[in-house]
Parts: sequence; C-alpha cells; structure tokens
Amino acid sequence: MSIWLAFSPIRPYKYPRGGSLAPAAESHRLAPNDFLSSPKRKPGAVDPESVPKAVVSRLSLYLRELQHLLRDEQATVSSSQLGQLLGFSDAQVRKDLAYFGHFGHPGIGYRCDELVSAIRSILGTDREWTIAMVGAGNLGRALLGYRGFASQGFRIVAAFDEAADRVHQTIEGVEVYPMTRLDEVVRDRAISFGLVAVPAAAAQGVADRLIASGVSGILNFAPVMLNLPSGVSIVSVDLATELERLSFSVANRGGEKPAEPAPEKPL
Amino acid sequence: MSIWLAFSPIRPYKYPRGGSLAPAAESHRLAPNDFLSSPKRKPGAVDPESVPKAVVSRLSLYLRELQHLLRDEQATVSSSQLGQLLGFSDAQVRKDLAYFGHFGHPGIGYRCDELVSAIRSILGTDREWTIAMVGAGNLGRALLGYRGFASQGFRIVAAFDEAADRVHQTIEGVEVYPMTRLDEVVRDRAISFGLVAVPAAAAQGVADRLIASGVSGILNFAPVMLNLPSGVSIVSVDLATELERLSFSVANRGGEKPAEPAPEKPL
DNA sequence: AATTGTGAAGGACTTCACAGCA
DNA sequence: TGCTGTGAAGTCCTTCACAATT
Repeated sequence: MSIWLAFSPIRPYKYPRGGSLAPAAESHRLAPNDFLSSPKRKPGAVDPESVPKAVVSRLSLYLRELQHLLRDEQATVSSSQLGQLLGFSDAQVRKDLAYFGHFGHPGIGYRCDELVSAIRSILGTDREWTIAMVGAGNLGRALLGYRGFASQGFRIVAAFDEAADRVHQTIEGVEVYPMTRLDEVVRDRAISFGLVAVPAAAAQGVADRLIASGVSGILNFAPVMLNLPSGVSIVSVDLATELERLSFSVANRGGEKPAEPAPEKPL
Repeated sequence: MSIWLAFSPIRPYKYPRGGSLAPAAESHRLAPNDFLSSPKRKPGAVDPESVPKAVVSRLSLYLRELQHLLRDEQATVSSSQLGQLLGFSDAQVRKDLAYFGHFGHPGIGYRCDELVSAIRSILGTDREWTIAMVGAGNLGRALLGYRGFASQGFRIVAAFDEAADRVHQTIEGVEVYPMTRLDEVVRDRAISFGLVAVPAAAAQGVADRLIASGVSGILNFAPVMLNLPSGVSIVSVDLATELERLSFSVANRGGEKPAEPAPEKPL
C-alpha cells in the first residue's frame, strides 16, 4: 500500500503490523499514477503488495523442498508432487508460482534447478544479506548460531548488547559490540537487516536507531507492536502468541484439522 | 517424503501445516451430525474450526495490551482505543471478540479486568500447561529461559537431548533428560505440549514419540512439515521462512506495512 | 498423455454502517 | 451521546475446471 514511501508521509491508522494478522491490504493493482512514482523495482520483480503474504511463505517452503529434491537428484517435479510433499493442492502451487512468471513446462513440470534459481531470485536470497543482531541474551545468542539462516545466504556480521559482560565476546564467530556503537557499525558495514531480540520495553528504541542507521528491514522478536516509518519492512515473530495459538486449539478440543476419511491418494 | 506414518488415523494430503499457510478450513458450522459426536468441548467454548486463525493471534495481542492497560490502572477500554494501540480497526476488535461472546458494555466499552479473564479463558491460559522441550541446543536452551512463556502460565518442566554432555544439566531450572527417557517422563508427568527444537531430520521421529506418549499439542521449530494424526494440534514456527519474507519485501522494494506515526498513547 | 497457466466460481475474512442499548 | 454487536457488502484468496502446450 506504500504508494508513497520514504519517511515523511503520514499514514492513516491502519496496517502497522508485520505479522500475518494485518488485513490483506488493498492490493492496488497498478496505482493510477504509477507512471509518476518511478518504480525503482528490479526488472522482473513484482509489486510485493499485490502478492498475498501467504504466497511468499509458501515460496519459501517450495524452495526448501526443491533443494531436497535436487540433493536427491530429481530433475523435475510437477505441481501436484510438490504440493503433496507440503500438503498443498496442485492448483495452489501453480497459482503461487504464476504470480511471478512462467516457470513450468507443460507436459513436463518444473525443472528443479530452474525453479530453485527463480525462487531464490524472487525471495532475494540469491544475494547475501548482512545482518545485525541486537540483544545477545538467550534468544539472540541462539539465533546467532542458527544454521537455517546461514544456509540461505543470511550473514549475521555483528551483534550488540548493553551488558558489559557480554560485550567483546565472540559468539558463534560474531563479535558483540556495545550498544553505543550500534549506529556507527551498522552504517559503516552497510547492514541491511536488524534482528531485534531485546526486552519489549527496549524494542522500539532499538528499532528507531537501526532505521536511523540505514537498515531496510527488521525482524522483531520482542512482544510489542513496533511503529516504523514506511519504507522499512518489518516481520514480527511472537513466540508467546504462537504457544497461545496452540493452547487455544487444545483447550477448545480441536485436532487442528480433523482429517477426513482419507480419499486415498495412492502416492 | 514420509507422508503419513505411524499412528492409526491416516491423514489425507491436506492441511498438514500448523503455520498460517494452510487454506482457511471448510469451517463446517455445526456439522450435520454433530449431535452424535458428543462435543466434549468445555461449556462456553467455541468450535475452534470456525474461528479464523488470525482471530486467535489477535486475541493474544489484545490480551497483552489489556494487561498493560491494567498495570496502568485503566479500568475500561473501547474497541477503537484497543484497536488503535495495535493497529487494527475498531470493527475488527469487536468482531473478533464477538466470536466468543458479549463482553462489552454499550456506551462504556470493555472492562479491562473482565476482558482479560475472558480472553485467558478462551485461549486456555487460565490454567497452567506443562511442557516438554525436546532439543537442548542453542534454540532449545534459549526457549527454556524465555520469560514470555512463563508469564502466560506455560511451565516447561523437562527437557530432553541426545548429547551426553547436555544430559543431567539443569538449564534455567529445568532438568535435561536423555532422549531415552522421553516417553516415560512425558507420560508420568502428564505433559501437555512438546516443543520441538531438534534438527529437521529428527523432528518427525520426535513428534511421533511425543504423541505416542500422550501430548496433545506440538510447537515445532524444525524447518520441516510434520505429519501428525488428527486429534493433535500443531503450530510451526519457521525462522528462516520469516527472514525470507523480510528479504522478499526488501528485495522487491516494498515497505511491507508502513506504520502510522504513533497514534499517541499518552502512556 | 501429462501437465501447465488461468479465467471464473466459490469461500473466507474484513470493513461498513447502522440498529439498539446504557 | 458513546459505544457495542451484527447483518450486509466488499475484498482477498483458494479451488475448480479446462484450453493450451509439449
């Protein structure tokens, strides 16, 4: 919806959250005055606002599955195969991919290697992103060592913490700087993303500093709503909320998705 | 790719994922033969299938915000106030709550204390849940100390790991048992939920054992799709996927959800 | 014969707007 | 007057089903 990005423009009171809770955005398909706003989007890229968020998450799953298939030396895969591996319908797989281009070969399916490249390019994981971790407490330290990040091209290059006894340590090969140096280091190393793993009360301040120092996206683990200027992307992960979702479905006696009597897909 | 394994109730090829990616469920509003299936649901509870998943996540946010308001000694709150604090519309707040009952007072708003109780009851966090953590690596250890869980009534009472050097430690007050004792301990202590923080390759096996030992829900942090029998709830958190969502929106030059300039909560 | 890409149909979720209550 | 609860309208997303392609 950010027709106007950059920092100033006041926005009405909607859509502040990066989580998957916000309404689905009035996907302005080619805004009327788009010829003016000079889309600096990379060629071939799609207006991210017009793509359902769930599609992006599924892309991520497709990618992982395709990487497995490649490792198993499978050359092609059909939408129904891929869907079945992940529990989605074949139509959904095709539709998701069709948001971004024509990657398939009728009669054949998708070539795994081609599709991996395509998805990585779409997700932006065909390049390396440099990342700063703010907060080197339990969670921050755990994420510094999380191999799932590194394996997709995300490089955490610096960590920050207030506590004197954590500063100047090297954790998982990443140096921990004092918070006072955040602005300088983020700017000098041209860091792209900040991961925020500090207490809720400190999160907004940290986010503000990160943004002032030039990051273009924030992954927030603190259980608060962050208010950010447009032009900065945010995704929030709230662990307590996830556990509460689980609690809800158990407390209300649901087996999330009670299976129907198996319409036997022979597989 | 291990489609349905173990455990009797064979599941078809749909809805395997606990994340928010699965299609929105054929919300069977009062199944035709529901008089037969003897809903053992607690009185006042709602069919969890008929409630959009996003509503549950928002409930969780409302709860946190209300707890803040209570701490600030605010007695009542209107739907528009609450919405504004979190970035949702007033109508959304009211609709969400109306799924579960009539909690508001026309002309007044919602009494914070009442609403807190109501939501806790809905989410099932009015009781204490006992939880087992499987995997005491970086992530597992971090989650053992995560205060956001304890503060909502979640108690991690045991941890499990394979590595000999981790076993019999006590981390954050939680004893680490060898994996061999998982079944016994989970059964004996009547543990309700399992948190799975093991490598992807091990996750399905762990989940199967947890379920066989009687847990009713699983929160999965491993980057794989788990196949579970119906009757067990699952929620998955995939950290790499979240980062990839961020990467996508930055790579395609979007300001995901531009925030408003803080609707000033005097605070 | 198999499989994609896609308009059209179908659902699910959100927003609107207002009747009704305090 | 202020605010809730809710049918109705609207929007977004998924599923269907089939023409097009190899």
